[in-house]
Amino acid sequence: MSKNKDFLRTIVEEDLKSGKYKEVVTRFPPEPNGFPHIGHAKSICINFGIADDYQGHCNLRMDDTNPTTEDTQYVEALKDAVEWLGFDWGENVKFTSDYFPKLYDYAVELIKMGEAYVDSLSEDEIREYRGTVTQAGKRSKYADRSVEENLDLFQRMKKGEFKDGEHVLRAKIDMSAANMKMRDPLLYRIRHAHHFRAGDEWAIYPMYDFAHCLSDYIEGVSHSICTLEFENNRDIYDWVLDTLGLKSARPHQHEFARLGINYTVMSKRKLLELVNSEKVSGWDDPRMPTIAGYRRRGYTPESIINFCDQIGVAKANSMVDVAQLEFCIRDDLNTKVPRVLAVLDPLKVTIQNYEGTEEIDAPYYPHDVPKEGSRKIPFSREIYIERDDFIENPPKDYFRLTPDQAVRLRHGYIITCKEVIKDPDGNIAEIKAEYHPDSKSGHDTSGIKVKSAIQWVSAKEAKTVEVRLYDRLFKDEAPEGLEDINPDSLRVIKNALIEPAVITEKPDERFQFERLGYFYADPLDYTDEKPVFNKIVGLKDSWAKKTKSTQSVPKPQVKKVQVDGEEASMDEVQQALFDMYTSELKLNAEVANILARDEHLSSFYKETLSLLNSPVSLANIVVNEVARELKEKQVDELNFSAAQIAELVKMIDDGTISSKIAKQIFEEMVQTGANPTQIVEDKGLVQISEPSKISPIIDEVIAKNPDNVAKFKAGNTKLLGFFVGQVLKTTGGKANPKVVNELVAEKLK
RNA sequence: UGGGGAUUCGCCAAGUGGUAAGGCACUAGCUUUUGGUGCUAGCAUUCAUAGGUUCGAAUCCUAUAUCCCCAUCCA
Repeated sequence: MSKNKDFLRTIVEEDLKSGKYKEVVTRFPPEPNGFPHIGHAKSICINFGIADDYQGHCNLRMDDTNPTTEDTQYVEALKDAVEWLGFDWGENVKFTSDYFPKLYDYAVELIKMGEAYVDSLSEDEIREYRGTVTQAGKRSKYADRSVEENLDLFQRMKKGEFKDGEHVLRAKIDMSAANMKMRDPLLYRIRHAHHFRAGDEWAIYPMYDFAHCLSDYIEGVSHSICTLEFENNRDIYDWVLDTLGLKSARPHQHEFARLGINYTVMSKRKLLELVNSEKVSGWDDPRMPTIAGYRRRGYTPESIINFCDQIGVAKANSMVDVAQLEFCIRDDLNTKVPRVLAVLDPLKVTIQNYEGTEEIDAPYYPHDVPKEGSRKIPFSREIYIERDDFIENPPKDYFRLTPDQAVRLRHGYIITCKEVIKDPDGNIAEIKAEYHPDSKSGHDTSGIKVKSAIQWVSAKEAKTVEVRLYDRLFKDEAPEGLEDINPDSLRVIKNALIEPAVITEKPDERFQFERLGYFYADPLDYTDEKPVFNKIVGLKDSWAKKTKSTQSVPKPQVKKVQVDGEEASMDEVQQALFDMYTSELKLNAEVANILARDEHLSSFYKETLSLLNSPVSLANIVVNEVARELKEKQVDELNFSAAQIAELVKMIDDGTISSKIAKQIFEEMVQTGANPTQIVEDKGLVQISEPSKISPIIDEVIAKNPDNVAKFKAGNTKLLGFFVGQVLKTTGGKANPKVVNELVAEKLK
């Protein structure tokens, strides 16, 4: 974990190292208005995972500030999910509603500071006054109310003297802010509604932007991690805490990309729609991407956590392939779960030369799973095999039973087809077969070679079970809504057959039905009289893939076309400057272009030019290095002067330093404002150009990396850069790169 | 359209001036009494595009393109 950590952990580590926080405190802050889904699992893994990794703590906090949508059934679901995933939130679950009194006090404080006011505009007016993304808004006439009036009004709002919507409390920030969120955001609204925890005590409820940052602060949260859509809210987050003067180790917000998985939907609204429209059986329908759904389906917490680890954390919107999740559950179950024989679509086989019965001893686990355990499988004259496992006219590469091809009954004997019995419609009704007595698994002396072993059950002893075959809920890779539902997402097989030990011995609740997939005894509907198994996931099936791929047409991969826009044209002054740069000073067009278009840059350049007559070198450093600093700062805020830049360039020009060192010195100048010559002197950064000094270092590097020398000699010329880099590194960047390049190339010839 | 983010293989994702990690998917071969598993090998001369700086650029500079978020009294 020390290597390749995600950007959040990098931030946490830096903050810990710098002493910004003594301890890491995170929180998982869901709103209890829906069941948690696998996207929440990602957030849970991040927040609790980071806390675990750095010996900190993670709170589970219900963000229950909207009484009209929230409910206690959802807080139970949330707790279940976190617990099931194996995380510990400590003593108590936290609730934002517990902080309502404190939050109220903070609001009063803000009013007293003149930073918040009671607005009495209607909802529509507020929207109108807010302006648009391109137009500034205008402030409400109520914004001028006195502190006393605001205090009085706010207190009466709290007491319930006004109707819903009559007044709101707003922060007084900036109605023309480019960030729409900062246009006097609402802090409190009146809601005469029953809160599932706070009851009827409050007539006003805080808004997310006010409650969240303060709740984090109250709980001593250090890193407030949320999803990308809250990036714009960060300004309010900081404003509230800063304005209230909440300084000591106050929390900071960091955003990551939420999880998207193809062939599924993740928004609470769409999930609720699925439940309400009864397209699924409930929040825990095994096809749902809810944690309850995966759990009911048979997924393990380990597999979900592993999935969250594998997909990583970053800031780019992404859509993870559902195959990645399926891999995780297969991978987990492979080493854990007993293998048993089941037949979903039975075809009767009568073994004509077999009399009586016997019990075959068979291990539950294959040779590559180091677990103990076995059961007896009854064998008799009448058995069932999978309908798929016999074909009269097989395609090439078909390994199973055919009129001419024998097959092994898994753990049992090899059988040969003797006769195919058909019903009046021409469907295969039964196979008459013969077994080879000397071919029993483990004691095979028959010498018969078969290409595969198939699952089977004994007709008399097999148990009938219900099997629910689940497939992806949506047929579309990026489903919009209910219209994209996969009509075959659930297939119920009422009369599947299974070997008796599964039912009588119950060795586990999850199984691999050999050659079919992983299955889970449904935790709700399973009874001894009527066992029910859910399909968790199929096995990888390269045969099915092969047969399918011959039919499906490869979809054309459309390469995206790059559209190139045009650069805005220059005005007259810029054009004149550009011409002067290119013709008189011999700057290249690109550099001249950048300089001419930027007034600050060109004037800075002019100043340096008056001190040193080296137009090209100066232009390069101004355009490529100084420009970066000037992006965020004004000229007078800069730590360095034009004269110092001229000084720096002079040293490059006369060969005192290399341009690599120049960049290093420039960084130093940006930080400390020190003089370049002084830096060179202090750190002894004078360039080393004598081959006699460089040569031994190269020899050393070459001696240390025999592998790479061989690779280079084999034709990997990219490695030249590697050697040059190594030499430069050992000299602290001081070696003249040109000389090093030549020398290395020569030595490696 | 203003502001804020993002862009590295089919899908995720490391990398922050010196050899383009890893996982999934895919393709071969070996192993196998599961067409499973395991093992081995192959999968980016190139990092959205075009220029520039540099001995050397995914990384620094400039411009352009594309996608996502923001105008709920939701969170």
